[in-house]
Amino acid sequence: MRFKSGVEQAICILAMLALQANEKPLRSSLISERLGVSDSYLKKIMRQLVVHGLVSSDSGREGGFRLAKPLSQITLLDVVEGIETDEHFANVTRLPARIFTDPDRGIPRQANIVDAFNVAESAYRAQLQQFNLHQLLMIDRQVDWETIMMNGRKSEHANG
Amino acid sequence: MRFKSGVEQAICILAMLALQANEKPLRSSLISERLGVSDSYLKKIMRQLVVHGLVSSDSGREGGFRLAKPLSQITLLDVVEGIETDEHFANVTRLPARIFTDPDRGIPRQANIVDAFNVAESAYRAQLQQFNLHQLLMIDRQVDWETIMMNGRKSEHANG
DNA sequence: TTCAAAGTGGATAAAATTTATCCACGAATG
DNA sequence: CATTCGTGGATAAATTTTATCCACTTTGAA
Repeated sequence: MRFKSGVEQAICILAMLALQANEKPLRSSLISERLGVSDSYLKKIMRQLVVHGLVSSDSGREGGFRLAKPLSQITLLDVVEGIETDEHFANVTRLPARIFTDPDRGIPRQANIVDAFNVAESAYRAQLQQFNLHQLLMIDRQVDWETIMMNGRKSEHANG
Repeated sequence: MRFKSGVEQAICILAMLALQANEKPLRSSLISERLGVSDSYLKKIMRQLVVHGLVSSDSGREGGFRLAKPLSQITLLDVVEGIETDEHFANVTRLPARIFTDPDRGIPRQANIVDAFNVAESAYRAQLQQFNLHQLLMIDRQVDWETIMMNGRKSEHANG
């Protein structure tokens, strides 16, 4: 049981947005190029972050993505819930009903099990909520990604 | 992010073993038949439970599987750790290193993030450890699975 | 001692999920 | 009013999960 890779990607994206100077929106193509994924895929990730209120998007010529709130107000729980879609770790199938059918008398309390897993999961989420990205990432500088990417392209030319 | 189906299967198997009267070992073929999976697959699940000390196995003519300890001493954490092999939910790739390479100065504290996830995960495990299968399953009877399966086969014949 | 019934383990196939892409459409701003 | 960006559906590629087959070993009762 592991997180989707989207969780890590999202954290990287949020870090990129936080590093960007002057609240200047980042174009999706710039981010997707930096992450090495297709632009349309990147946009799907961004969409989830927008829907969950972590990122704001501006259409139009000077548009792009910006942080919707400071990193200090974005918790690990926000990120995980933004990316991970499954409601709960525990998934209940009809297996117990099939196995413990007659002539046994009823299924051994499967509801309790599900509840117990959910209790533990709540503890997990509560902990994740304690950590915000500001304290974890400790970003202490600003950059202009547009410039960085341009320089990157230039040195590629020089090498090739 | 969901549990493997093996977690649910394992709980059902443990319930079957706990229901079995007189500590009489359950043959693997009986369990696999009841679960509706191949015998060799069932044995792989059993193997994990044996290795993790939840179940004991006896070879030989009168052999089979039994609980290694009472349900009250088996926690949800035991089951999850027996089945789920991944060490941690968070998986770290080389993505941050690729994205935040020069001309930025270093990667924004990814170690902190991993640690934070692990802290939360510890809280999760601690909670799971609070629940034992005795209190959750509330099994208050004993059966003989051999007999149950035989009757099942008889009534199938009657129906078909 | 031998044979059948049981567990173990490797190679591999089937199914499901995750990851990702392509492309068409809609919305906003200069 | 065209350009640049965001949205979303269909779908393909890759990976992981789930499961099977089969060969082998161990055990224990006859």
